[in-house]
Amino acid sequence: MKITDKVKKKDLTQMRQKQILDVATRVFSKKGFASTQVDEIAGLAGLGKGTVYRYFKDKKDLFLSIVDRGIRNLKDLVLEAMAEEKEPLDKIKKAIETYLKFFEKHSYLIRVFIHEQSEFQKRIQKRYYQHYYEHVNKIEEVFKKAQTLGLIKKKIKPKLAIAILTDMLNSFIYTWQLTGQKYSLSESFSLITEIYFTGILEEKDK
Amino acid sequence: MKITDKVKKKDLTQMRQKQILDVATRVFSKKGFASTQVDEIAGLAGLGKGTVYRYFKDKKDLFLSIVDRGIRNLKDLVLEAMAEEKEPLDKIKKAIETYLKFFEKHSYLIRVFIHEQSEFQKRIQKRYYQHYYEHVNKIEEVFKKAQTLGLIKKKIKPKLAIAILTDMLNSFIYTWQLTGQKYSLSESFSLITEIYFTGILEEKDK
Amino acid sequence: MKITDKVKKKDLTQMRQKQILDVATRVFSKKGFASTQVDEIAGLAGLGKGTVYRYFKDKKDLFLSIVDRGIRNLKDLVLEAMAEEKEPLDKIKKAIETYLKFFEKHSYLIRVFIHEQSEFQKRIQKRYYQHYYEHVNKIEEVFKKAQTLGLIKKKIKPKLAIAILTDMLNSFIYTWQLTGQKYSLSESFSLITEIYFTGILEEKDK
Amino acid sequence: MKITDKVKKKDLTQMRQKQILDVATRVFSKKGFASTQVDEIAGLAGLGKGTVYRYFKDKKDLFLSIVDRGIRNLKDLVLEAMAEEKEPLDKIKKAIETYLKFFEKHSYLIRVFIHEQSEFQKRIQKRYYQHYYEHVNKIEEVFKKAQTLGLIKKKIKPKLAIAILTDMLNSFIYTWQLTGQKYSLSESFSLITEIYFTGILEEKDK
DNA sequence: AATGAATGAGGGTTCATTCAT
DNA sequence: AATGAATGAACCCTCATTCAT
Repeated sequence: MKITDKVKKKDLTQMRQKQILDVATRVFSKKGFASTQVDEIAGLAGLGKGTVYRYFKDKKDLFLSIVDRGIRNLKDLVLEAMAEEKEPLDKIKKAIETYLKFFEKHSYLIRVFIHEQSEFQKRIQKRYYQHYYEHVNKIEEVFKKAQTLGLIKKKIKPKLAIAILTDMLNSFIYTWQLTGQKYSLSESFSLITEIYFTGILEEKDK
Repeated sequence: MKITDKVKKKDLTQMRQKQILDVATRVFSKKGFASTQVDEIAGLAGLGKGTVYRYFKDKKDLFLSIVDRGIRNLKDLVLEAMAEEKEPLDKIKKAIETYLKFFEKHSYLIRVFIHEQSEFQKRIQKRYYQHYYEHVNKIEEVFKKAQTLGLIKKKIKPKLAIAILTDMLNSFIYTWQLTGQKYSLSESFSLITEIYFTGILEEKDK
Repeated sequence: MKITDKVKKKDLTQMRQKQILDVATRVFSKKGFASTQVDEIAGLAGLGKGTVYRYFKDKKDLFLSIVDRGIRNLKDLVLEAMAEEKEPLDKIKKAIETYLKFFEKHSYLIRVFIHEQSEFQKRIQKRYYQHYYEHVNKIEEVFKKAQTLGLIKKKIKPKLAIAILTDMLNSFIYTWQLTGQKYSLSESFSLITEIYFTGILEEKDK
Repeated sequence: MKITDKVKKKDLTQMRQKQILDVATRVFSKKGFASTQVDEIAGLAGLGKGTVYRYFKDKKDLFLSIVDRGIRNLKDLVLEAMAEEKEPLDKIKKAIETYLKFFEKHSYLIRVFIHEQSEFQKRIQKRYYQHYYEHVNKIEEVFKKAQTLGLIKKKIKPKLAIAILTDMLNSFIYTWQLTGQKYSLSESFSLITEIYFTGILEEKDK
């Protein structure tokens, strides 16, 4: 086998995996883990059922791969975006913006993250909460720095405040996605940010 | 059949239904609808599988009955609690407090509410969103009154602000429940309220 | 316990059994054995399910009791009717007439007889074909006598001719009952008799 | 997929369907619809339970497919056989012969036809009585022609006479099958025909 | 490498039968 | 004697997974 063949083979493998993951993300987020059939994923991907099993050990593996890929993407985007800014508060704003934009684009992913926690609690917590909070940790650092600089109320515990922020965002995206735009997206985003910031900022910054 | 027998029969039915609903709530919230087995519910309730089907038409009926009961309880408690207070802001605080206490006691319920939206979107939205927002509508009224009295920023749209509040609370409870009390409940409650209120109140009230 | 009590008790038992058998006949003939639920029989009889089991060992016993009762009634009626006539051919005609009238009145019974033969082949053949053919045997005798008297073609085997007659009648009643009077009852009866008799009688009797 | 593959696939499908239908016909006629287990059919066909469901939507579909196939076969055979003869009476005799031969070969089918009328009354009557009487209509035409030619008594209504003929045949086959050949088939055939014909033919043809 | 036919464990649901009241 | 609540065996059907082609 020539080297170019190996490369081609590797390309094919990656291409197939992406092809399957893309479809699977859509289906899993629409139906949840248990109600999703491998058949449907294969069909929508234009592949045979057996082929899916060539690229993923089983249904669980496929599901967890989606979570994995999502978390990695999200983390990378948020960290990159924060690196672009200098000021702590700007970094936080940018993080929020990026976070929201990510899910605006991949809105179905929020349901995969939220849906099946219980089913895979043990397994997901290893992947999800460890990796997920990689970028959250970075935000925490920034938050602390902002407190040191006197920009944010000192009595607020960073971990908690960020957990609440994340939860607000998650739940907002989830509900928004779920209810089919009960309230407008952009309008709500600014309101959330305003509520959050007007609340956490010291009086002098207002 | 004597009257006392009828009463007894009614009692038994209610008792059995409660017995089953209690167990089912626990199991459904742990595993989600599709992954829950009726067998397990029956077993944990100390009953035979067939008995569950005496009291609930099928698995779906059982699930929706849980949602129903939960929503009714929640609505009643929140409305009663709000009625106890005179001042609008106190009413809102009381509503938040009651809402949180309800889920502190029935924490698993939040997962039933959130979990299976997609599976039952049509059906649940009739029950859930209609009844659920019965008390939310009441809060909205209070919110508007508070705006008229100059207690809350006028530029904030009540519907949206309350949706965000509800989402914050839901997601907070959900995450709190999910992660196994990563952060303390009572501590977070006051923080949420503080963030929310400090943000929405006019300067003069601070 | 006084004797009158014993009598009363026996009466009650018989009354209950008749009450149940009457309903059961209707339901079994409408739905067949396997698709009939004991619950429905009990309900329609205005009794509790458990009561049915006090009077019949199980579902099978109930079903076979219907067959039993039907066969006994039929046999008695046919034999009595034949006894009323003197001439062999009149006896046969009377038998046919009685047979048809019986099922005209208890049309549903034919389905019970025909329906579940396979299910109970072994058991029913003992009851059904033994007892059923008790009156058939009587007809056979008459048939032979008619042959001896030169009234019926001698080359026809009595057993076979009667089997065919019985089958014609059974099938006619069954189909008539099943299709809901596709063709008129009385009209067809006379035609059957005519075809059958015109066929079996010697030329000189025509 | 190559064309030969498509052909193979089609062959396999047809082969499997036949394989299952053959077994199912036997089992359904022995036990009736409700008492038949899909498991048993699968087992006797040397297939897994799931495979049966690949080829038939459900138990009902399988059952009705049997009825369908049977009716189509019977109709085709009878019509072909009648076409071979010129004279009306010969056509009728041929139809009777073919009808009997068909059920001699597929004797169990008669029970499937007769058994579950109640269960599927609506559905079967559409398939059964519409298609079934397709060839019966043809016989009716022939019957009328024979009357015009003076071969059959004019006072007999064709529809009724044929219904009775069909019933005689059905019931004869059914009973013959049921009782395990209590009387010989071929012998009875000629007797039936003789009885039927000697009865319906005008004197001059005797 | 790709396929999809075949499989059977698994789970929802029914209903004959039992038994405490 | 009568009841009907409780039960669990039985049976239909689905779908993740395997494997021969």
